Amino acid sequence: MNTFTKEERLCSKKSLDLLFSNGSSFLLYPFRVSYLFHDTPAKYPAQIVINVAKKRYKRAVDRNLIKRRTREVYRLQKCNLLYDNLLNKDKLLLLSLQFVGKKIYPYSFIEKKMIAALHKLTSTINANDIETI
RNA sequence: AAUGCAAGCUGUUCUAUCGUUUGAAUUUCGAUUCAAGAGGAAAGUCCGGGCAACAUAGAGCAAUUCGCUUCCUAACGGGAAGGGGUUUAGGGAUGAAUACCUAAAUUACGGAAUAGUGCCACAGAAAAUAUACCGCCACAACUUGUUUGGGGUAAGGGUGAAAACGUGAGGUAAGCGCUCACGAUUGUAUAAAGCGAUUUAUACUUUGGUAAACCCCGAGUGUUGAAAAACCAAAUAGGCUAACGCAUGUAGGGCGGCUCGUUCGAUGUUAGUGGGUAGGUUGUUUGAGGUAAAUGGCAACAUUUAUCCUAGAUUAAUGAUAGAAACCUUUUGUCGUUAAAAAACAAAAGCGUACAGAACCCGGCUUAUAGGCUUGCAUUUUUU
RNA sequence: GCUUUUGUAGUUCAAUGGAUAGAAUGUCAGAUUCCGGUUCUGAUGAUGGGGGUUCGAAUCCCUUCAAAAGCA
Repeated sequence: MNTFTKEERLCSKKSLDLLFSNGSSFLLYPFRVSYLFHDTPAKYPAQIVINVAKKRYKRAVDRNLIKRRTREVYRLQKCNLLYDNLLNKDKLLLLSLQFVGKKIYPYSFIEKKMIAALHKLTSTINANDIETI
């Protein structure tokens, strides 16, 4: 259930280019969320990439810490909030989380913000579906 | 004993749940189980190598790096031992200056007697060919004096970071290494000691600084870095090879920047071969490896024997949560004491436990580092 | 991972090894004005940090910190 394997990560260079050139995005501090639907269905309904910029965090230790915390929060929350909404669609969601904060936040803060971000993502997706229908 | 500084060593532990990378085993191919999974600096990228591709036809110039000696090392701008210099402190000599002895710190330390050039602000007469400001000295002149003139003179003055080697004596019109004694400094020759840098003695000889200014001498340096490189790989552009033709080694290109020299060499037709990119595999973790002992060496280090195999990711694993322990800091209480303090014990609080994350691999250097331990130095207090 | 460049007043730039580090602009104070602006006068304020070479360092050398750019 609470897995985070290689199939759930976004590794392909092509799909990354596609996501950053065509995908839509919104900002919910400290995350900048970009997403795009892709037609090739896979084992998991979403692929994610977590991005912490070298310009904002100079030390590799800080970058690793932020990435690990966000990854852990995503791993624990994605089933309840994200996957249930995507199960009835035969599409792959490409997702990118860019961390745009300035300092090192504790785990609880990141957890709260991640839940809010996922809620906003699902609501925007559903709204778009209604519009297209 | 406390505090501070410097150097070296070390670099918190356990349990539960969920998760991750690699390997092995099982498998109903869904997965399950087991094992392993960051450092002393992994950092900075400051040096040196291995490895790989390209280039290999060289010579000269240019550019650039290093620079006491011997040794260690695969190599180094690294390290060890030594020599010289500089600074500081102390010591006992001397008329004084210097030198001498001892200890500590420090040193990018080839060459200014192997050539040449540049620079030395301000101040000062003068900053390197001493154009003599004051002063000193004799000579000449007449206006006979606080005079003028052309000379000699670097002992004294003041300036400066630095003033033509320092101190004393002789000598001199006055002076001057002009001469002498002692001493500093530069090189050469001889002798002795040392592998050598160099040291000591004697003779002769030199006397501003600056080469982290240009430069000279000696020794070196090919370029690019795993985003190197090899292989696998469906469709499509294009490429390569051979033959013929054009041209006759021409335009132009390669050989690090230039010159010489050397080498390739335009467009077309036919035939053959073959695969840029997405992605994957190798490179890639057994190595100038670690640990222990013995031997050699003042030491850096080397040799031998035994033993061990210990991360391998690639949008990038090694984590998150909860609990407990250890240590640290603060507060409170008990004990202790004449009184306080220290020590000890107990309790509570603290998102207190550093610096920091492998990315092809090694050897160094540099920098960062809570707490603990060891050593050295400095300060303060107490006792003798 | 690799390569390279740059650090000077609050800001934009100068300065041949010679130091009182300069200019514009900004800020503050004063004058002018009924008030403000303009103008004039004066003040303010800097060589990223540490060490070395030198008589003397913003400049030369070493080291470190920060910022920026490039390589698919």
